[in-house]
Parts: sequence; C-alpha cells; structure tokens
Amino acid sequence: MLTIGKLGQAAGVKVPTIRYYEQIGLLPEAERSAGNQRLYSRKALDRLTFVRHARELGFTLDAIRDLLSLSDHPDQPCAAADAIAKAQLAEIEKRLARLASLKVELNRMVVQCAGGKIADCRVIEVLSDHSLCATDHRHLQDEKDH
Amino acid sequence: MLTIGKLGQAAGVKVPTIRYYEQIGLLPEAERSAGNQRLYSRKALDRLTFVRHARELGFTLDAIRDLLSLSDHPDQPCAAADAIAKAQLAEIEKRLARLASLKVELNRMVVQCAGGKIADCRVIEVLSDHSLCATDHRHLQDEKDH
DNA sequence: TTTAATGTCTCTAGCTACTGTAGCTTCAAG
DNA sequence: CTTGAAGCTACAGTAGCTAGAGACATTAAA
Repeated sequence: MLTIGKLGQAAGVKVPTIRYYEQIGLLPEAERSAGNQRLYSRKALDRLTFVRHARELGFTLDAIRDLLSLSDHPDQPCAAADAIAKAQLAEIEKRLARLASLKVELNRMVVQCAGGKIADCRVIEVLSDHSLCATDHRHLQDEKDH
Repeated sequence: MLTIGKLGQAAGVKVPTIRYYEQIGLLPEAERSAGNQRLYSRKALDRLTFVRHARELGFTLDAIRDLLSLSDHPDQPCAAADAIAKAQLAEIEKRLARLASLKVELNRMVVQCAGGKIADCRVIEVLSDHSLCATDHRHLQDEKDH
C-alpha cells in the first residue's frame, strides 16, 4: 500500500492533484489508514498513470472519465474510445499546421530584424488568415471588403 | 462598423469573450454608438481573429499581448521586438516538437482500433501501459525533448 | 524515548481564460 | 409604436489545478 506522496511520485502527479481527482470523482475514494491517511493499491497506481498519460495527450477530464468507464467494460466494441482518440488527433493536426505557419512568419521577422527595423510585419496577417481556419467564419468577410 | 455580435460571428469569438478581452486590456476600448453600444472596425476584426487563432495555438493571453504589441510597432527599432519574437519562436518550437510526438502516439492508438473490442483497444492499452511511458515522472507542463 | 523533520489532513482561496445569468436598455423591422 | 432580438453592466460559476493555513500522523536521528 502506498501513501499519497509515494503514489504521486510513482505516477508523476502532484499530491493536491490526486486529492482533487478524488474530490471530483475521477478516482474512487481511497482507503484510509488508522491515522486517516489515504492508502493506495497497485491498481490505483495504474489508474492514475492512465489519467496522467491521457492528460498529457490533451484529453479533458470528462473524456478521461469516459475512457475509464470504457476500460471498465472491456467486452464492448472500442468504437467510442476510438472516436475520442480520433477527435484528439484531429485537434492536434490543426494545431500543428497553424503553429508551423506562425513559426515561418516569426522566423522571417527575426531575420529581417537583424537589419534594423521590422518592415511590414505579417504576424497578425498569418494568424488572422482565414484560409488556415478550420471552422468557417467567413460570411461577413465579403462585407468588410467593401 | 460592426456591432459586437457581428464582430463575434466574423471572428469566431463569443460576445462575452470580446467584452472580457476589452476588460483585461487585450483589446482597446471600443468606440461607442449614441446608445452606448460598442462599434468595431475592420482592423478590430483582424486583431480579434488573430487573438482567436493564437489562443487555439495555445498561447497565453500574456504571450498574445506581446505578439500584438510587436505587430503594433513595426517601425520601432528591433531590439525589444526581437527578444519577444525570439522568445515566442522558442516557445513555438517546443510546442511543435511536443505536438508532433503526441500525434505519433495518438496515431498509433487509433490505427489498430478498427472493429476490435475494448480488451484489445490500443487507446486504452497505450494509456495504461507503463512500459510505453517514454516520459519519466515529470510534470505535465514540462517539455519532452529527448 | 524524546524530538525534530517531514508528510498528510481539511478547508479555503486564488489562478487563467473564459461562460452564463439577471435585469435592464437600445435598435431595427413591421 | 410595438415587439423581439441584440446590446449593456455586474456578478457568479466553470475547468483544472495550485498554494496557504493550521492541525494531526509518521519516521529517523539524538
């Protein structure tokens, strides 16, 4: 049995975060020692490690709740888990594309900068460019072009 | 001139969020109509769209403040601006590296999931498996560059 | 065995970046 | 001139933690 500190170390999660997870019902209530301190099993460590990995991959706590309940019922088809992961992947790909173009632009600025002044800064342009925009909010752009 | 609702639609930002941005000084105070309603220009739309995309990329509001001030003073000598740009660039490179490795991981999760049961689901498996845990026990925010 | 250090307990408050609510006013269409 | 959507301010609540206070528990050294 592990105390909360050891568990946190083993899973790479801070102690208050573990208590927080318990509080919001993401982790079950822990057993207590005679002195009222939380005690954790190996299974609890696995569960917490799962949570940490999922957080690192950008899953929300709600998504993780779903994944946990899915993993508690291993006989069902995994379409739901797959969908959650795919949504996450799509999100990351969007971010990668936009970050890459912002990087190019900032790089260009820094290079220009070596010479003295920043002429025609396009940082805002790059990030306000609707062609890179996943969701289409363009319906009012025609109006603004006049 | 756009009202706040039109602006929000055009930029893909909710109306209360725009007011919030003004409140914290990220956006300048808007002009007001005779009836005290906010009015926005095309320039304001660009600025807000920029903010939205930067937020989607994971920049903090403070970082966005810096980027905005960078683009607001393109004629100034570069010394200060250069530092901001370089800092943001370094930040972007860290994010890119991290996102790229997350993408690999998520892809691996999704690929083998087609039609299986949860018992064999890579999504659950990868998140549970400690041996696949490349990161030693560091905090979530820490970078992962090896 | 005493003592000091460290760990854990609960509770509360704070943080960032929003999001929603209540109760009112303004505006544009009919 | 009415009516309904959209605007206003002010304040409360959300996610996902994080930090602090003050008290009790556990452990290792003296």
